[in-house]
Amino acid sequence: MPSVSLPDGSSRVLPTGASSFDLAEGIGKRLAQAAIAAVVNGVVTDLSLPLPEGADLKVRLLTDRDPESLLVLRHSCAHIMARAVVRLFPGTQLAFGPALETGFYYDIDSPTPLREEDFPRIEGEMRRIIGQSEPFERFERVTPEARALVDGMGQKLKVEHIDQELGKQGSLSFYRQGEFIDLCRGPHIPHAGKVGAFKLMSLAGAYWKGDSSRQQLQRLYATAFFTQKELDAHLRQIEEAKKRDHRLIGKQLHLFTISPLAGAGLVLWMPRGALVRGVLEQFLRDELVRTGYSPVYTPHVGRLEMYRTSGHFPYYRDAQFPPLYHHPAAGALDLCQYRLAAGELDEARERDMALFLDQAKLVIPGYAEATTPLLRLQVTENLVNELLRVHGLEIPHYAEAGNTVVRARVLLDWLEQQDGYLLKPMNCPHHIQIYKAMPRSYRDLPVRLAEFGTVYRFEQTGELSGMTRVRGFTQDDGHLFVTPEQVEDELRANVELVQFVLRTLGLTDYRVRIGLRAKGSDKYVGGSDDWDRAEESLVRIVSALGMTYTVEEGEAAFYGPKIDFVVRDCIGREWQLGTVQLDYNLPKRFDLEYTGADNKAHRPVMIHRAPFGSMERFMGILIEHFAGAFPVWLAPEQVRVLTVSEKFTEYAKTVEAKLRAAGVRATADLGPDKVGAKVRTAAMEKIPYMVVVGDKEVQAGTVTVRERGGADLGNMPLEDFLRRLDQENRERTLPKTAV
RNA sequence: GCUGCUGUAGCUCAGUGGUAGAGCGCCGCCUUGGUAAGGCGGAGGUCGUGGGUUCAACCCCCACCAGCAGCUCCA
Repeated sequence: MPSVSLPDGSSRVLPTGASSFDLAEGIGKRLAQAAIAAVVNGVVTDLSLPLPEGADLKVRLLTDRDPESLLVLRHSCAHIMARAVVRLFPGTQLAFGPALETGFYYDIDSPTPLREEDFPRIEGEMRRIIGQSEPFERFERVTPEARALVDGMGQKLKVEHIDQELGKQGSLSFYRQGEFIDLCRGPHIPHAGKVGAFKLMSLAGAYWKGDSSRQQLQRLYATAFFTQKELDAHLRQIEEAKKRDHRLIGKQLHLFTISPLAGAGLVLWMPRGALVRGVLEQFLRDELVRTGYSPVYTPHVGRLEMYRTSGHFPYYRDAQFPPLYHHPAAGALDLCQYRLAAGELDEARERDMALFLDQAKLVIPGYAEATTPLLRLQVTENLVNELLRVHGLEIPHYAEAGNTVVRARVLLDWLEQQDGYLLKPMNCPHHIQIYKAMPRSYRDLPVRLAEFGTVYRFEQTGELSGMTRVRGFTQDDGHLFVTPEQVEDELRANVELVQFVLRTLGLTDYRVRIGLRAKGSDKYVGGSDDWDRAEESLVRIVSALGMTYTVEEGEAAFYGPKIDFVVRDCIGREWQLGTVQLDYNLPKRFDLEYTGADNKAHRPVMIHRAPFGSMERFMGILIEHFAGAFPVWLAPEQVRVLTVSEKFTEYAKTVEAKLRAAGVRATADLGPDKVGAKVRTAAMEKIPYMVVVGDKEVQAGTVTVRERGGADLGNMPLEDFLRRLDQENRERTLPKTAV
């Protein structure tokens, strides 16, 4: 007989086999009707599930007011949607249909692909299903029977899933709703009638099991709530968020533009955006000088040789702009060399290679038809020979090379002599050269080099998005060269710097992610003692600073553990901004040294850090955060002077000149419009302050100040207003409410 | 890169197999008006690019480019 204790402290004993629903009914009819699911010993379960035998079960009944219920509802609604789709599109294969924070989706594979035009029909069918309020009935089958059941239903993806992953379990659960049966762990709402409101949102592609080499399915996104009112509020919120989208505001306020002619993913900062960025950069530069950084400058390109040494080339080459060579054949030979050096590949790696070669536009005659790994190497070598012949090139020792490995080596030797360049993918190798430019003693450490360094990465076309995902961006990059003993202090200082930056800008909705190495993986460089110590310090620092953080194994960079600041944007997406990373790899690769107190050579440790991350991405997030209404210290235009009529033009010009002389970014609107229109224009441009001048002001030699948002600060001498501006500037006052 | 959708004036968008429209913005004139739109007039478009079908294409078909939603990726 289950004995149950409830959240209010009371307890009850129920007959054997009683369910949470029985428990609810025992408490009250209304509760039983309102109940959605139950939390039994911390696990959300169906109301209808019999409570386990045992003493002191902790049970909490969930109603539509509990956040957990919404997930249950959405998961059930995913079933309802799948049922509707299967009815309308017979033969549809079902994959996964989980609940999300904002809704749910179901991945399907339909013989006739769905289109958005089909949404009304699907929604109509769903409404019919919900109207019938049929219960969700759970049942279990031992695995072989379960497999036979889904096989019999023709659900091939589910069969595959059982064979590959679920098969280990002894039995599997199903939910039946009328004619519709779906393999599912549950839990579910008691019956379909609980779905108060839903809406199909969008259609997208998604790979089966998230693997880009597998088939692509259709993903139907939708959302569901207990009431229409909540759904309406949700949709309204989406509309509001769209208005804050930095791509929209960036265009409206002339902050930045992206021109297809200049290049996709390459941000062009317009004067107003550039001004904001300049202020941000100065803000950080001041901070860096205060904390002992040395600003440096390095170029936008570097020799391939340097990136071969650092390992960035060719390791990340599918995400890089192509290398620059003088010799016309070098680009093609470089790709062939890359292919030859990779050797004989298994199927999965060969798929990646084929994709890469395709993207790099290298056509190797016969490659696609080659059936064995060896043949692929042979046709590649044929192409090399052809290239050498056409270009009349003789590479020393290539002809004599006895096998592919040697040929690849010889080709590489030649390529290394070709003086190729790469658009800078990272700033660190350049900074390392600065470190190496002179001998360093332990007394010089930490050496802290900082630069707003622009880097280029060839992101996939589908990834490009506004300022947040681009192909050229400027990192507020810094590299610290420290002794092992200094690591912890420097890490702490930099974590505090990121905190300071985010706090100053009012970005408080973020989490800290500590990325540690995956246990038992061999992809990491550096001694495990170093790693242990580094990982411990990261956790210690972060927890000592009282930040909310998550520790994620396997999220470390291959060269060291890291701390990322992940900020949430206005529509709930998360973006990695600031980062602090430890690196044992590059000091080794570049053979960095300093002379210790013992007069012996020691290897420094490197810390990479970027408080903003990328200026482009940070700006994008900031635009959304402030909805374009920047605080006074950042606003591209701080004050707009408005004349009541053109009679006051002269006075307005004097006011404007005085503001500018005081360092205020001000302009005057001297046009023929009425004040109302001028106010509206300035308001839409989100300018923090407007000052109105007319007869009254001219007489008294004052200005009348209006704050963004509409507050009237009244008439005052210009000096008073300047004092107010100066204070806001110095204190970096944030807007009271983000407009 | 993949799936689906989109591309018409500076911006937001309407439109039809028969030579292109609105609002806002811009320019000019009138008005000189006190806190979110005064009035009138005007200029402005190779309908994303390149092919094809057709007597005729902004519209139909194909390719490419770019954008949007999502997937995969992100040193």
